[in-house]
Amino acid sequence: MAEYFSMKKKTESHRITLKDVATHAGVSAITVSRTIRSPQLVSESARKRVRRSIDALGYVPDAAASTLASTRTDVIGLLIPSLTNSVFTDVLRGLYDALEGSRFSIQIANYRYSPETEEKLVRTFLNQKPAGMILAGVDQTEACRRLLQAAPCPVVQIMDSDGEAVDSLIGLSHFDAGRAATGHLADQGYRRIGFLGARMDPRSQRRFAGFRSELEERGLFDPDRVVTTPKASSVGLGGTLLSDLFARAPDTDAIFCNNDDLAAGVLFEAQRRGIRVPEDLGICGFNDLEMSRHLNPSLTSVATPRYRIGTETVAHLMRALETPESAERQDINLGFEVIPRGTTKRQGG
Amino acid sequence: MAEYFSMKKKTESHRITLKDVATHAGVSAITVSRTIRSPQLVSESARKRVRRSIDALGYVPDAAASTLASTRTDVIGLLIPSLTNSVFTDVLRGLYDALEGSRFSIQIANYRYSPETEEKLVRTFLNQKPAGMILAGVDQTEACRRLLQAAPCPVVQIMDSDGEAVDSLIGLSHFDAGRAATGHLADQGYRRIGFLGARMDPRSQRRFAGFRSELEERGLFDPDRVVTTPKASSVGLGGTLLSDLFARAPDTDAIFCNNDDLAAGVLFEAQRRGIRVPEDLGICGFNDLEMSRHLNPSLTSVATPRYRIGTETVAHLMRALETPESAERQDINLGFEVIPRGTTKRQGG
DNA sequence: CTGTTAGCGCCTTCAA
DNA sequence: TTGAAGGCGCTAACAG
Repeated sequence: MAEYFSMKKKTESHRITLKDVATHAGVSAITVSRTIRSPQLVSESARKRVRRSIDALGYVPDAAASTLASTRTDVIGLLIPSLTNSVFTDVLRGLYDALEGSRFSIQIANYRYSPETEEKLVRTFLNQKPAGMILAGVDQTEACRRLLQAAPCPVVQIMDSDGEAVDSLIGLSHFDAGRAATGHLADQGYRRIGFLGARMDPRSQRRFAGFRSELEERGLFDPDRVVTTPKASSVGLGGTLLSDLFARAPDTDAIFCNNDDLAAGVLFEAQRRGIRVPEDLGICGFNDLEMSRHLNPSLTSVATPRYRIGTETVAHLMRALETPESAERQDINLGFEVIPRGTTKRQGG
Repeated sequence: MAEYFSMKKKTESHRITLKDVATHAGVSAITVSRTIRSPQLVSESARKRVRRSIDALGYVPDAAASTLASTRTDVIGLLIPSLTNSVFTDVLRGLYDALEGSRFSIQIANYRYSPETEEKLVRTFLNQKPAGMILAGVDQTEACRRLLQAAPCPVVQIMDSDGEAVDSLIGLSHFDAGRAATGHLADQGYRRIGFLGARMDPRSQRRFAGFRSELEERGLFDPDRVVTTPKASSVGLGGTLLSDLFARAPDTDAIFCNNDDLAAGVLFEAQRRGIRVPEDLGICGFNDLEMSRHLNPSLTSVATPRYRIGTETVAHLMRALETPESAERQDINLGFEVIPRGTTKRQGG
């Protein structure tokens, strides 16, 4: 790489180290280190001089050296199954917003819905001595769970609140959310309710389980009205799945969609077919994306606290990291809310 | 943090190091290091034995130690102005997909459209000795550009192809794209063409400049038909901006929207107002999101190579990193494509 | 409150 | 092709 460097101006002759600052401030290196890491252990006057020297010299600590010496990083590992899924980008925003200004940074790895890849990535991460780990859901492999169990750092599993966590769990009950959405459709008077699902990751499956459970209880469940695919969700796919569903069960009068993309696609396809929504077909999505309330008619959906999952996760990690004594396992259920809108007809309107 | 650790099973007693592997394989530590970093320098037999030992012991290199010793990381710094903007999430996917399986990882920082924050983050990153840096656009502060100029690693500026890069540039001409979209609207017969813009970051501004330039050339530019806001883009905002525009220039017959979210909002609001699209109002979006082709009518948009920007950026970095001699400045213009669809009327259709 | 001493695990340099 | 010596910059552990 030397050649590469030589192609650019090479400015730095000597990296400024702790020792440089120490000399400049007339103290020892460790005092400088302390005024950075634990200022309360350093006298007011020393602190001031050191701070001045740090500014004067433009000192910036070397993370690698610090990590090597302390067996600790400021990196939080984040394992997500997909970058495509907008659900995770909202969580990401929450995480980054909440981390803003702190010394921690996030390192993302994408395991593409493969538990084996996830396990491998956990191994890799743990070898970097992360400050914390964040994983999606509770459906890791057994080996993976054991690794995390033994990890010398807080571990948060997010998105779900059903299931058993390794350490802490922050999310919502997708089963309950599926029940609630389905119950809302039934309460609106729909009787031949279908389910459209793409990808069908563990959370989607729990939503479906909720759907099924609710309808079975009401004596309305009909497996012919369930269409799912392993393909990634998209608006276009919503239209396709609707066609599939109608081919099998043309009298379906309402649909619970796995997410809002699918639901929007269903709405658009229904419009094209001249099917009246919500009169002939009720639609309920999931996640309540920003777009959904602006569709015509506006889309009934289930609002999920994606952004808050991010911020709460950081808050929890911070607590665990700063005051270890409070670091207990925690299950935080952030809930959800069914938002009735135009795509589900109201009784007695 | 000791307390925290004690709450969990503490398994590892001794971290497996190069030396352990060396002993196991009957060679010296450096030989192990070499079979990992530059296997071609190690004899076949030694290599084999070392590899076996690595597997047997489950050795994983310590990144911090490696970085400290070599003054080099496997971390690529990525600075983006926003995590909300779906444009960047597509680029992200491209980056992560292309990086899959390589030793490099990405560290994201969000500067929230603040050049000062960006400069600070560049400083921080450069102190971590990144393997490479990726920034959005060419509108950094002067100080920031100087820092990057002197950086001992390849620097790629992405998204844009207008403007002067510090090192390499991978993107498209937003000015040309703005012109092309506007030209398309004019070619369809629209004459009172407006512009709706949210956020108005540098790239949006260049698209607007293209819009203006095209219309001025055709003698059609009317500043009253331009409505912009610093607010973040959203579907809902599209509707609001349309209302603002019609309040000022009710006879507007076509709109170039800064992006597809806005354009979708415009379409939905037009539907609510009973405005016929494309007969009374032509709409052209930007970015060609997946949803756009499924709207009714489908949305004319400008397809941008977001995913490819990600993959090409990685390809370029790899080249620069693996074969330094090829590490030349490069400007890669990935182009764009206007996709005419239902929201812009066709002549003689 | 401050300093000294010893590494952390790896890679660079030089020698064989 | 392989090895030995030394140090990257910082912090833990202990002393004072």
